[in-house]
Amino acid sequence: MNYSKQREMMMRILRSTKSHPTAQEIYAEMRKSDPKISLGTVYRNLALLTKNGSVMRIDTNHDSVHYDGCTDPHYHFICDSCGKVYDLDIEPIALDERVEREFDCTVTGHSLIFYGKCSSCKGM
Amino acid sequence: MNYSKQREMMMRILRSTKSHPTAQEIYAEMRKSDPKISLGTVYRNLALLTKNGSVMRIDTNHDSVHYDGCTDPHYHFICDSCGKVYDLDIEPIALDERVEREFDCTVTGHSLIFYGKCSSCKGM
DNA sequence: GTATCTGCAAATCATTTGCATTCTG
DNA sequence: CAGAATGCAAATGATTTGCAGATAC
Repeated sequence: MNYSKQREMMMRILRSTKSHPTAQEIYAEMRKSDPKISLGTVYRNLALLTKNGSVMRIDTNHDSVHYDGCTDPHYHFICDSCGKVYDLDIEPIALDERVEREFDCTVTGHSLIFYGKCSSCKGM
Repeated sequence: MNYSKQREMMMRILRSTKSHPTAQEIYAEMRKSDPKISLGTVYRNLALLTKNGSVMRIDTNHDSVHYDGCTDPHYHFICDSCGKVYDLDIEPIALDERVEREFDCTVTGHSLIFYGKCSSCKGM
């Protein structure tokens, strides 16, 4: 994988926020600095960075895919009302090896997402 | 919610398989009995049934959304190679209340998905 | 009879892809 | 120079939606 200015900008954006942006949001953000950026580039790089583990992909029950620049194992809470994705501070659960043994498979990781209403949306 | 023949057929199909079909697969299956079924109806009913809790929606890192007719709390393993969705036999983890407390939110449920290679795809 | 469904077809919208060009090593 | 990466625009494909007719209660 070669260096590219666009990819560097993407990583900078992803690492500097906790907002778990979608591809389109990253695209919009990048355009502020460089209006020439193309959506295709954003998607291609997100795929590359996800594959090589630099970025975490978050599939939700709601809208489109979100991305997280922090790849330390951690979990998310997604608000069913506003759709925001929040980080949770919970120790990783240690079940991967057990699944491997009991299910006779190879486990490379897992995703744990909690759903409900965030503190802002709780009342409504 | 009124009765409908189409919706009943959908539930019958979903309850009778462990294959976690996609909307398109359900559609194909329904067409075998009734070639008049429309995709719109399938999607509309999946949305309804998911909302009222008769069906579980499974968002994966891979292709389109899968559906599970079994709504007893349980978890899934998804093979990164073949994309199949498997049921796991693991006791539900009890973290919802803790998340509510520590994150000041309402938790209605969570989703836990393991990724890796299933026994058939392991060798490759 | 009214609200709820359905089939059909067109519309939406996120994501992917082909291609000619530009950049990196 | 060769392989990678980009911008642009067109294509894809899952999902949604508007509408007029059919069904459930």
